Amino acid sequence: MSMTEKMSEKEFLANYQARDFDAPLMTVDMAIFSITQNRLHILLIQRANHPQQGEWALPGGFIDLKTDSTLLATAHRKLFEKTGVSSPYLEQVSTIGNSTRDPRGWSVTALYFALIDFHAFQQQESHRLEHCEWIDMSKAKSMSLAFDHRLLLDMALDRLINKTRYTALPVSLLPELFTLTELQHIYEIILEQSLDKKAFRRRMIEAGAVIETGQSKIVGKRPAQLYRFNQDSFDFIFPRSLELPRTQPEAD
Amino acid sequence: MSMTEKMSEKEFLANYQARDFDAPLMTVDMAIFSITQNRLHILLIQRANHPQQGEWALPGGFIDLKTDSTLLATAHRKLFEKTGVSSPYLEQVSTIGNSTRDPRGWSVTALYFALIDFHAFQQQESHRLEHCEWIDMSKAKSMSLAFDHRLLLDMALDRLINKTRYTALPVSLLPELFTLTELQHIYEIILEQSLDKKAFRRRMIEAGAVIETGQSKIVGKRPAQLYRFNQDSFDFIFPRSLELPRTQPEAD
DNA sequence: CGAATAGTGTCTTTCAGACAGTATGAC
DNA sequence: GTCATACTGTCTGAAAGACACTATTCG
Repeated sequence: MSMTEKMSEKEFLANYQARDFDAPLMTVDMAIFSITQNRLHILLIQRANHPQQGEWALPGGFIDLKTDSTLLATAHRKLFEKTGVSSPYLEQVSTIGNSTRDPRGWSVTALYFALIDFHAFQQQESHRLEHCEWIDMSKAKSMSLAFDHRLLLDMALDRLINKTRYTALPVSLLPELFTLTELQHIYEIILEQSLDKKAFRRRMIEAGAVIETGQSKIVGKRPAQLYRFNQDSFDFIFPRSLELPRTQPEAD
Repeated sequence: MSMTEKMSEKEFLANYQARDFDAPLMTVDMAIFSITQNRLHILLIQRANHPQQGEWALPGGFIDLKTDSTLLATAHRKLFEKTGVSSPYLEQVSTIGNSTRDPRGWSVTALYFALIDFHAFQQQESHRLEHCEWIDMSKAKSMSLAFDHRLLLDMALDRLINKTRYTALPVSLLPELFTLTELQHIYEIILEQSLDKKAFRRRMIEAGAVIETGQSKIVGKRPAQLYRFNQDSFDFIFPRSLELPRTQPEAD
């Protein structure tokens, strides 16, 4: 039988060569969303190197085993390198692995999605954006992307839309202080559906997802209350989802 | 600058050595749930080899780059090897990667969770279960597990409990035909909470999640209708979650 | 018949949708 | 004052909870 049974764990590890066996390529890819010009945008990069040189892709890359202590740290690093933003909303969507997605061989990618406030991004001095561009989602949907990034982008967008229906996630697309009208507007952009004002405010306030600050902000005519996200409800799930728009039964 | 800019993609791939860079260890781990003896159980394995020889762990292992064409295929293979069951419910929970979870080095694991009907498992001739054991979840919660498998198991259990609140997922723990009383019982075991019979039946039937078969089955006294899961509602999400049990305001 | 399990009737509660109404400030 | 934006009152409706009720079978 195997020799390992006669060894201590210490001896085993001393003899262990991590590269004794085949391992797949392992990468982290990022779907970074933000809202600007009243539209949902996604950060895409035009690949500088082979494979798929010149193709548009989600930003991403290899784990740096020396400096990244966790997968999430790799995601944070990638996001910071591209946008200069260091405190985004960041969540793992899924991990996709197969033998065909990358011509270099069996490859696995952990897909993360991030939401950032576009103003926070713009305030970064160092937003160099080499080869990067914010693409309107409606345009991104019709572009051809490198590898299986079309699938990855669709998965990330699905996650965003679904969670928008039952959580307060979209606050992460706004600055710390915001008005409820602004927040509702963000929801409407993501869901591509208009929402009732009274129902929206009641939902947010009664669940305690947002807290009134007492400050107000003048945008148009009447000044609006500024709210702040209630960090206690970071994982809060509303007991009911926002409904899909009613599809009118066709009249003859 | 990099040579790659002057090469064609074909030349690039011809020169590419997958092992030119460091890659983390990559594994797949399985949280396989089933219900027997009116309790939720999890399949654990006592590790035969180093590291952590002799410790209890979730079943799992390396991707076989030769025979597994996708990560999901690896998960299916692992599940079949351990249980002989080939058509379980199988879903990815999360992927955990860091430099400390495995003494062999930077390691990444894709965690899947599976639900199987215990009878289907028992009918397999080949359920050898080398080193494997079905452990009652209440016992498993107090056991010490190898690596970070305590965390993995908690994540998988969370996912099961959450999805039980808003989907018909637990049908996968029953045979093809089942009574609504049996299904409700499974829900109550998972949620550790009793449910109202009328509300439960109304919810399942009116949403079309289950279909009456016309057949019936005698368990106790009055025979019960047998239902079948409606495959159309595989991704169905109920518009409202099952509520948490009311916590009575303490009376003096 | 009684016991046990299957299944229903129906009232209450919760929370989203609809939509008309009022409030505040710039001009 | 008007206009635009902020915000509220209140009715309806969908679906969950509570719980008492009836139905079917075995012995």
